[in-house]
Amino acid sequence: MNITLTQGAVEAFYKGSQVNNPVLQLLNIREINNASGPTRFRLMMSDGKHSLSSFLLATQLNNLPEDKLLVPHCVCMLKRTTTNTLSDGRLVVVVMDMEILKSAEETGGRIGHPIPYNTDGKMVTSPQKVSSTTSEPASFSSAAHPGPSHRNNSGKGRSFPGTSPMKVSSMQTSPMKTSPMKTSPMKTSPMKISPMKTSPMKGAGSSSANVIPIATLNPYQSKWTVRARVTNRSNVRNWSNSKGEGKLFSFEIVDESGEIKVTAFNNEVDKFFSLVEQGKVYYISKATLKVANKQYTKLKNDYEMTLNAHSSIVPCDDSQGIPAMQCDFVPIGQLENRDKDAIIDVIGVCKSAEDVSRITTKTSREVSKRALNLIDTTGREVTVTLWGEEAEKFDGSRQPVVAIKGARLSDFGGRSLSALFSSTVMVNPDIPEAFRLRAWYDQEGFALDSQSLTDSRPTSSGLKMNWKMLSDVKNENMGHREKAEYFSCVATVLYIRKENCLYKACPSADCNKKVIDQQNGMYRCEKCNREFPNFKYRLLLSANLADVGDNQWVTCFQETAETLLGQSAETLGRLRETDEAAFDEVFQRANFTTHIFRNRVKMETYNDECRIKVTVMEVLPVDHREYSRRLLSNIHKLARSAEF
DNA sequence: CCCCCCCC
Repeated sequence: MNITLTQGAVEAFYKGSQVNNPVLQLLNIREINNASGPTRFRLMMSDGKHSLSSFLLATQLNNLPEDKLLVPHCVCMLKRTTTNTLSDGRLVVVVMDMEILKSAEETGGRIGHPIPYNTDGKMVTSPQKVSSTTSEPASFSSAAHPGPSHRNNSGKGRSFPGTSPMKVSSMQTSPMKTSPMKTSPMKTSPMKISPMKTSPMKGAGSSSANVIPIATLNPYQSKWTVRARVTNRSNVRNWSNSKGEGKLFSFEIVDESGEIKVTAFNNEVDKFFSLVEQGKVYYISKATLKVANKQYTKLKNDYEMTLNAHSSIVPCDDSQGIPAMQCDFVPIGQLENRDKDAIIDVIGVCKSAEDVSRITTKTSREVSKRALNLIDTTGREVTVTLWGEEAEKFDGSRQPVVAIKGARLSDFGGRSLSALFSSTVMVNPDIPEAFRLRAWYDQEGFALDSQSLTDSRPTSSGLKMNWKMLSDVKNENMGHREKAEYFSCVATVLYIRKENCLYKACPSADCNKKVIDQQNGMYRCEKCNREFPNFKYRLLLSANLADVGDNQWVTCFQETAETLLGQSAETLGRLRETDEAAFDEVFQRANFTTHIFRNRVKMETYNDECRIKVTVMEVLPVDHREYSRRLLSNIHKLARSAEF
């Protein structure tokens, strides 16, 4: 059987066109190892004329290479593909379904003389070692390699030097970028610092002689050079205070031994800002070392660096041995099991984004903000807020994959995230997680009826849900502040006091004042200073609510009480007068019913004793899905805090 | 020499 490759398919793929069942030859296949998550395979395919290594095999097809069916030189038909173009123009073709038409043995070698498509000079954006693609199959991005972890030794972190963070939008990498990473796992303990691999360097002058590990830097030596990767560069910021004014920017650098913060002021800003790019490796020497103020940094280093007039920063082409940025992404569905204020890494598809807006902070500063809704394969969404320039520049119109390193988890609206100054926001990063998310979202995620961890829906009363367990109310000392606080809970009615639950109130529309029975058929309202021949019944219930952790006395006024009892105050008033058994039954029926309660908590003084008063503002039917979710989340929380 | 992490 003769097989003809679909000539022009590579070019068509590259241009984003639909190609129906193209027949292509596999030239090379590489395993992309993930410390966590399934292995991915990246393919270099040929149509006989061109080759392209932007193909990524969907994980459901992993058995093909694993069973040695999909091996170089076999010929296959791509039956279903998804083409994604990253924001920087790079292309990923995810192969969702394929059929192997001819085995490698049958084919007997390479068909035609395919040349790598991206050596045509058309689309190569980065000059980095692209020449290696002419004879050898392209190496895959370093994201393909399990990176060492400098944050922890759990092996869960993943590294990717070649990301495209918003902060450095100019930094583009080609899909053929080659940056082999063969690093040993990070030794975070200072006792285990391995000697730096000072491999031969290019164009860096004489500085290599004294390359030392970051972890050995101290203020008492002057001639040193470190070779390190920039992991988090800030923008230029101006300051003005009593001591003067100026501008500065800072960045963090990491090598195999550790990390340190570097700050540049004024002249050094002009000198180095445009040179220092996120993710790149540099030789840095002769900066001033000073003791780090731990109050302001989470970096594991006792010192920090200030660039001075004698400092030098020289780009280093060779990043061997230098760990890349680490991310340990927390699935969105697991965020509610993490503690408030935790600093976490997150990745998701930006399903929707607010327009940018300006807000004024408590300190009267104006700042831009923009909230994004991220969704991941857990099918859960979370709102993350970007600030300042990041908020202004963000473009969510094409639902990009957004990864944030070092976002802070807040409990606002349940669970939400905020980017910090120390966060790195990356749009469409070149990492397997991003490809996986892209494919998942385009195939199924977009259609998902997903639920957000962040409750932004204002309720009927314009207040937001602030989910708590009843035990939280006490543990968090709610209600002890000046302002009333609000929370929502799912709870079951244990008991409702029948005594004094109804009172006779002024019949005027806007007056609910208790009236005085004149015992002559007239009822006097002190507030209206009038007597009426009639009155209306009003409810004021004391109820005891319970959830799995605690119970709480609450007060329900008219509307909430009617909802809880399922009867109007008028009906209840009549029943109490006419049919006590029926009246009692209303209360019996309300017992052990479960609802969502939206409550207000406020401190009140009663007989010189301070206690909190919980007033029910709204009683809503339980969404059981929501309830089990919250319950499960609380169980996780309890489990985490438990000591055994 | 900065050190801000915000808003609902």
